[in-house]
Amino acid sequence: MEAQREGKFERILEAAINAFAELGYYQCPVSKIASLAGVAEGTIYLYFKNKEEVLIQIFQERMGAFITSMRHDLSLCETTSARLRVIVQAHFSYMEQNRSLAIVSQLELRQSNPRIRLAINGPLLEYFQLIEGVIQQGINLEEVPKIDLRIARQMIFGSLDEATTDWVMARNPRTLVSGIEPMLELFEGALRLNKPNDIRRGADEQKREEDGNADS
Amino acid sequence: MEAQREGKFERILEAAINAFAELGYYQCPVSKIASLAGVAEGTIYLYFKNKEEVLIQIFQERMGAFITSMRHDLSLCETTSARLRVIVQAHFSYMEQNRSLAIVSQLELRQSNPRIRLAINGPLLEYFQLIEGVIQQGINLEEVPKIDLRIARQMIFGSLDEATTDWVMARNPRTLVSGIEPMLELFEGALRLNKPNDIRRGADEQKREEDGNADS
Amino acid sequence: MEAQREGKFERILEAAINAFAELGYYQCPVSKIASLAGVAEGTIYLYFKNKEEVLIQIFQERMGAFITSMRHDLSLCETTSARLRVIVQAHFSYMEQNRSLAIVSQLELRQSNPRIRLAINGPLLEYFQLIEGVIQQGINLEEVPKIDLRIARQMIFGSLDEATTDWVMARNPRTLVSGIEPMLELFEGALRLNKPNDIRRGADEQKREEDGNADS
Amino acid sequence: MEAQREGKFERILEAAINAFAELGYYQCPVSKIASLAGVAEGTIYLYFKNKEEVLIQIFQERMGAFITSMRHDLSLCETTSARLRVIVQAHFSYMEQNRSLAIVSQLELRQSNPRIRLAINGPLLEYFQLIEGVIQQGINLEEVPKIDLRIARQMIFGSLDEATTDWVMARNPRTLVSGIEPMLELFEGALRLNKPNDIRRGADEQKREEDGNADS
DNA sequence: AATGAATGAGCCTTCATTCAT
DNA sequence: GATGAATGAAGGCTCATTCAT
Repeated sequence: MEAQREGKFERILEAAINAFAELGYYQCPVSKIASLAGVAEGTIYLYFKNKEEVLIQIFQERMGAFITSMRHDLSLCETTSARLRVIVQAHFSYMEQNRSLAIVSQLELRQSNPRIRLAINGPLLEYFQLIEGVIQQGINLEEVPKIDLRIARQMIFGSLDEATTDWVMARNPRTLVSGIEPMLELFEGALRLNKPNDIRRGADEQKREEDGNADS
Repeated sequence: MEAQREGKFERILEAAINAFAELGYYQCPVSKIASLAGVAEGTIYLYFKNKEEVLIQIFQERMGAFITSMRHDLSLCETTSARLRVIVQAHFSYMEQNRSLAIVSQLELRQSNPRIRLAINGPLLEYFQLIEGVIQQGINLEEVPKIDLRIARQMIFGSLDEATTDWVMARNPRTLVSGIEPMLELFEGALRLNKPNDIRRGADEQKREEDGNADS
Repeated sequence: MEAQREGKFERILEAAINAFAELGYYQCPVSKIASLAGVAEGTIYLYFKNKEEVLIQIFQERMGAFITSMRHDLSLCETTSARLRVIVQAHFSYMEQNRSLAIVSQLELRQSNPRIRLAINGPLLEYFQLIEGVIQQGINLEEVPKIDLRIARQMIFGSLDEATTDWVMARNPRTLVSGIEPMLELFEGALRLNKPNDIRRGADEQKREEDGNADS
Repeated sequence: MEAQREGKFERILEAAINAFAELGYYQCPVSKIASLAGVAEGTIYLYFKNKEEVLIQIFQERMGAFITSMRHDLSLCETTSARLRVIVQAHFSYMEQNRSLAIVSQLELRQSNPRIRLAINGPLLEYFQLIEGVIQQGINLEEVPKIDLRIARQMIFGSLDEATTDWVMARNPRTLVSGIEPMLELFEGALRLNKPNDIRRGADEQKREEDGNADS
């Protein structure tokens, strides 16, 4: 019974993600979520206080899990370069595998509605701190010059976010993950991350670099 | 009389920007726009087909002008570095001076409503092409290595966009323009823009470079 | 146009009185009021803040007028007996001529809903004070012994109210006004109004007095 | 088991009285009754056909017992005066000791909902007959002049009812029972019950009094 | 052109009632 | 008998849009 409850909560959440992605939060009637989830309209209100709460839960449930998983992956890295790779790869892979969620995240969650904003800011701030932590670590390790953490974070998150939006908007998009390498190149340039390797680099430098990054 | 027509159109547009920024597009009744503009509700429908059209016009009118002006500024530049500076500076200055418009752009325009998306894509694409053009030019001039234009543009636009969103969301934000220099640093690094100077540079090149950028 | 507005307000009020009387406040959908008034559902919300407000306005508009009129009639009386007659006669006549309003007043206005109660208490208190004023005057004129004002008012209002409720509930009711004289007898007895005069009275005094009041 | 059934029925009834008194019948969800009674929502439907039935049962159970008890007390009285005292005292004491029930009786039972009205009328009519019986007895015993039974009953019940409503509505009410004596005074006056005067009364006194009432 | 009263479709939410466990 | 999750009908209210003036 508990399992069934859990299952219904998840089904409604999943249905809402797809419904919001298709119609947009404000244009999506609760009845649409209900029919997608295969439950009665009133049932939704047994699991969520109101429609707004459904949107908030989407973000907290899914983004929370995403960030937790990313934090774990980051803890296994030893260089800033590897950490950046984790971020880019995780971001793109996750969004690509959760297209509807990506749509909702990119578009619908940018609401000026204060209550929604507030609820979203939690997980988002965590993500921001994760990114800023990686940069700060890079600075501490002297892999990265002293730069403005906030601006650097804005660049990294903004770039990933924009790439995702582009992909979401495009009718026949290239895969998101195909952008991982070029995006990493840009980030490493922006953070002046190449220098340490320059000295050692020979003709095959680029190849080795990619090998090294491949298993991250 | 034509001027008056023009005036009323403008007044409604301005009112709508502020109203949408304050309440959000879907939560903003047409009556709110009307009262802010000092016209009757029905009058709005003399100048705009419907509410959706008002939102679309906001983007086309204001972003159009913004892009036209930026294109002109870009034509006066001779180096990629200078062009990047124009983009960052124009973007941040414009948004900072048009906070309500920035809010609408950052938040409200990110709707999945297909008709709205389509109408917005026009001006946005133009902006994208502008940015990609600058990068392409850099590549042509051999100031920038061959990189994926789309990804680079996503980085540049995404970074600017995210910085703006941050600023819009913040209660007591730093000025946007204070981010111009650090953001340019990042972009130049990402695009490997330092190289052209290398030949002329001595040992302390990097220091001077940073000094030079600092007071701009 | 103003007149039309006024007219529509009245039409909705009248429709609501009948609709509430027929179905009861809580069982009466706003759509029922609308159709009775011959307006669209939304129109009601141009004239009333919400459904509750319609009920409140019924009481304030109609009871207010009723009390004002009664106060005027009372000012023309010179004896307590005459004043009691005005009260009973006005109450019964008014209710009889406004059956639906009477139903709403007797039944629907007895709501424990605090907001409604509060709004109703205004006019009701005024009515109570009117009655208590009449009794107090009788005491001052030594027509009535010193008695508890509140209890006496409860008796008078309660009796009138209950008679009205009875009439409202009955399928084939006697006329309300047929109860005027016997009710007055009871009130006069309760307030010991006959005795003091007996001594001073001439033979035909009582007859004349009643003749005088009869056509009021 | 029968006792348990009985117990649960009573618990639900008691819970409903308090719930209805607090929230009002229509604003009170069945779930509120259930939680107050400490049973599941569905359980209520094992003991009552529906929500309406709960309200009806409240009146029939409680008012039935009240009337039965009053009838017994009345049978012990020998004078009309004593009987009136029983009525007033029983009514006020009972309501005072059952405040929630009083609230429900005064306010919530005055619904125009026809089914509810019908069911309530049973016990109420019994009460009315009790009162009218007392008056008739008084007339038979020549303690009371010939008066309209219905009107007299309306006065007595209406007065008690209104006093109770007043008490229920008041924030810091005087006790109800403090009104017993003054109310009795009024009733005795209304019914010309003044024993003390019997001795002094002349032969024609009663006749004149009735003449006065005759034309009503 | 300008108005703003009127419209009515549509949506969120509640809650009495049912029924599988 | 008892439960309480699930249902879905129903209703108050909003608001984009129209149109008579």
